[in-house]
Amino acid sequence: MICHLQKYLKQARIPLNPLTSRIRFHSSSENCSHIVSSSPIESYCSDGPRLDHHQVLCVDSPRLPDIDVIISKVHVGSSEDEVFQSLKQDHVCNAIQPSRYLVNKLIHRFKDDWKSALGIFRWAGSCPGYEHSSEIYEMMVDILGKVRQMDQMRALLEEMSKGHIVTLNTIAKVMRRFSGAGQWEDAVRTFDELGTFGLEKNTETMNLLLDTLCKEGKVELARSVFLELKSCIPPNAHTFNIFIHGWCKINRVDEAQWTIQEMKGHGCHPCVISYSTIIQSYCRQYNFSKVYELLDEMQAQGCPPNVVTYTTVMSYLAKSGDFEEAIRITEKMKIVGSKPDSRFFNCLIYTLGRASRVQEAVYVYQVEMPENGVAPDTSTFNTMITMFSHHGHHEKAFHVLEEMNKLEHCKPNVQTFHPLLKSCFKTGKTDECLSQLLDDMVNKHHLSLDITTYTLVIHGLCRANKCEWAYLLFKEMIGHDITPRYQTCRLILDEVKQKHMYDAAEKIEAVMKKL
DNA sequence: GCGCCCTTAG
Repeated sequence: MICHLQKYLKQARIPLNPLTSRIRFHSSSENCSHIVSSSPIESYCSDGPRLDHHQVLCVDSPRLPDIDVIISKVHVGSSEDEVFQSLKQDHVCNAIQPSRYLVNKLIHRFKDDWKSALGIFRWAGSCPGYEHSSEIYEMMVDILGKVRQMDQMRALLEEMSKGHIVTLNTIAKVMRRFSGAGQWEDAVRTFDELGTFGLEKNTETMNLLLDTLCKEGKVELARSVFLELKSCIPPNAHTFNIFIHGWCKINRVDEAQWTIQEMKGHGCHPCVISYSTIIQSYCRQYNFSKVYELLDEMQAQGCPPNVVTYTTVMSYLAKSGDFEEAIRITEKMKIVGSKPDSRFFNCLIYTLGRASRVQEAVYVYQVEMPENGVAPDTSTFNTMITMFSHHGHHEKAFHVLEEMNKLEHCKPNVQTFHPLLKSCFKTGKTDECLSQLLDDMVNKHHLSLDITTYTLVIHGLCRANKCEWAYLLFKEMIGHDITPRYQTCRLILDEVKQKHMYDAAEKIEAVMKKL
């Protein structure tokens, strides 16, 4: 295996992405799924040898890309300073001159592991001849904000301010993260301090602040901020649409309707976005008579619905179970001459599938989409796969996956595989077919198995009387710090007891105690 | 149901 690897390196001059990422995944909190038990046997011997590869790669391979050299020095669970020190004190890393491209890729790679990201960020920042761009600072600000490291985030903003590289985008990220963390005063303060960052308090930045507050449901706070600002900063249609969305989000459609009047009072015209937002709100209440009323009003106001409006209505009609009415939306669309897009088609395919009109769904996919110049996306394929699986056309579902694999731009995600995994269990193909799918997920598409996938597969295997394999996956799941559901533990516990696997039973019970 | 992406809407 090792020899083969070196040969590969020398001959192909191709970075060892699949392998190195697997190695990385082994110790990463972000994605640790390389030892997925495609088969029980494989799982037993998955650890030791790979670490040897690791060493071989780092020591013997001069062509190992810089990014992988650095990744190999970053150990999960270390503090940002430990990461920083391990990079700083490593002579191989120190020979690397970081570029913004490299740092960008690294930070992106560790976007779910803020300590590693920050350690790398600090290391790169300390390298002579290198300076972080605003964009990289902003990524780091976002990463820190996401994990609520608000003081660290604030410190970065301060650094940026000193370097005069704060942009509107930085402010947007900082305000959104403050709002998201419930620190609304800090979001407002960031706006107040715009001048110190060399930026202006104007309609655009005010809208940004109002939007961050409204998106977090703090519409009333946004209102009071607005009332204070509006004498100096003129609102635009945008401003009111933000409020309409805010009110709708917290289910206060009356206030949203009232905002329409208010915007007219300010000489701003309600637009298709204003109405579509309110329509969605009525959709959520399944109040379709109001929806139709508003659709008519839009026409009357010279503001006809567009593809977004229609897709919204269609999707909620389908959700309400009224598939026929949902499909009829297509005709309304055709009459108005609104141009369909991929999200519209995905919704239509889904609806036709739910209405058991599979042939028509296939027709939309095969004929109407190409005719309208709309390319399928991951969601289209996922919808087709779900539909075929649901209607028992399992081989067709797998065929769609193959079609998808041929396309470069359209990669499968975890959702793509769920119906296919279910198909395996339904058709009893719980051997090669299932292991192949899991192997493809992890090793071909570098997807990490999430709680849903583990649950689905473990339950399926238990029902298929394959609890040894299920138990391997169960252990793997625990190893990846994914907490199993109570039901999953219960099910697998009963199964292993029946098979007299008392060791396993004990371990499962230990896990359950911690739930 | 939740988190992700993005953030004037699906």
